[in-house]
Amino acid sequence: MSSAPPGFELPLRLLLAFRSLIDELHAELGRQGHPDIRPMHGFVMQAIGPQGTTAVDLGHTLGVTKQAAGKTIETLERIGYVERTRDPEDTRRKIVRLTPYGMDALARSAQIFDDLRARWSATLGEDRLQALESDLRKVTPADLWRLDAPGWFGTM
Amino acid sequence: MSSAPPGFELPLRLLLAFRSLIDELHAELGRQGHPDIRPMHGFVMQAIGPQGTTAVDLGHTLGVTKQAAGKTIETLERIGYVERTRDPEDTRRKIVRLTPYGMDALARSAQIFDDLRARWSATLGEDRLQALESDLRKVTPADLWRLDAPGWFGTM
DNA sequence: CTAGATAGTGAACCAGGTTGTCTATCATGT
DNA sequence: ACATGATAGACAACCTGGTTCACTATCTAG
Repeated sequence: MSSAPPGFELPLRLLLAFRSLIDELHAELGRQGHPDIRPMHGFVMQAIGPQGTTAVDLGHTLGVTKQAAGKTIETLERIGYVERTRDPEDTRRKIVRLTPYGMDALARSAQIFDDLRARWSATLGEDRLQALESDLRKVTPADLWRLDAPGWFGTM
Repeated sequence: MSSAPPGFELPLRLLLAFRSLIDELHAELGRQGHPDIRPMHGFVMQAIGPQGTTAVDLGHTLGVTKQAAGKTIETLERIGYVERTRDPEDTRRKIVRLTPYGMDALARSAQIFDDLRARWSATLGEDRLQALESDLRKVTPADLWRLDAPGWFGTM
C-alpha cells in the first residue's frame, strides 16, 4: 500500500486552493475597477442574483440570520453594489437588487473565475480538473449556497 | 471540447469540501472530550507544534499580527490548551506550549483527520484521492501554514 | 552606556456574526 | 369587520477575531 499523506494536509490544501482562487479573483477585480469589493460580497451578490431578493431570503440562502444579511446588504448599498426598493405588492418587503455597478462586478467575477479555471485546466489538464470537480461533488452537499460562508470560520 | 462547469463552482466546492472536513472533525472532537475547541484552535495548535513557540513567531507563521496571535493564545490558555512560561534565556519572550490536554486534542485531531481521509479514500478510491491531493499541491503554495486562516475570510 | 530592535500588552476600532426586542404590514378565521 | 398570528425589516447589545497605534521592558550592538 503506497504511503498516504497525513490526513491534515487535505483540508489545508483545500483551504489554500480556495484562498488562492479568491485572492486572485480580488486582485483582478481590483484592477478592473472594483477595488473595494471583498470576498463575501462576491458570494452575496452571486446569491442575490440578477432578479433580486430580500433580506430574509438572502439570509436563508446563505444560512445566516436575517439581521446578518441585513447588515451585509447595508454595506453593499453603502458602496454602491445594491439598492433597495419597497415591494409595491407587500410594503413590508424591500427588494434588494444589484445596481449596474454590481452587475458589472458579477459579470467580471464570472469571467475571472472562468479564466482562473482555464488556468488550472492548463496546469492540471482538463481531464484531471474535471475529475477533481467530480470528486469534490461526491464529497460535498448538493446545495452550493448553504456554505454559511460569511464569517463561519470565526464563529463556529 | 466537453462542457466545463462555470468557473465559480470550483472555489465553492473547495470551500464546501474544507468545511465538511472541519465540521466533521469538530463534531468528533466534541464527542471525544473536546467540546470547546473551535476550528482555528486546531490550526493554531498545529502551528504551535510540540516544541512550543512565541506570540510573535506564531503570528508570523499564521500570517496575522502578533496582537492577534496574542489574543488567540490568551483564549487557548483560558480554556486550558496552552500555557505560557517566561523564557529564561530572554525574559522578554514567553514560550507558549501545549498542555497535556492540548497535546491530546492535537493527537486526536491527527487521528480523526486520518480517519476522514480514509473515508474519502473509500468514497473516491485511493488513487483518485492521491491524484486530487497531488493536483491541489500543484496549484497551492508550498508553505502549508501561510494560510492566514484565522478570520481571513472576514477581513480581506 | 546609549541607541535601536524586539517581545509582549493594552486600547480603540472594525467587520460580521449572534440573540432578543420592537414596529409595521400582511393573511386568516370567526 | 376585525382580532390574532405570522412575517419583514430594523435596532441594540454583545461576541470573536482581526487591525493599527502606542507603550514598557528587555536585549543587542556600536
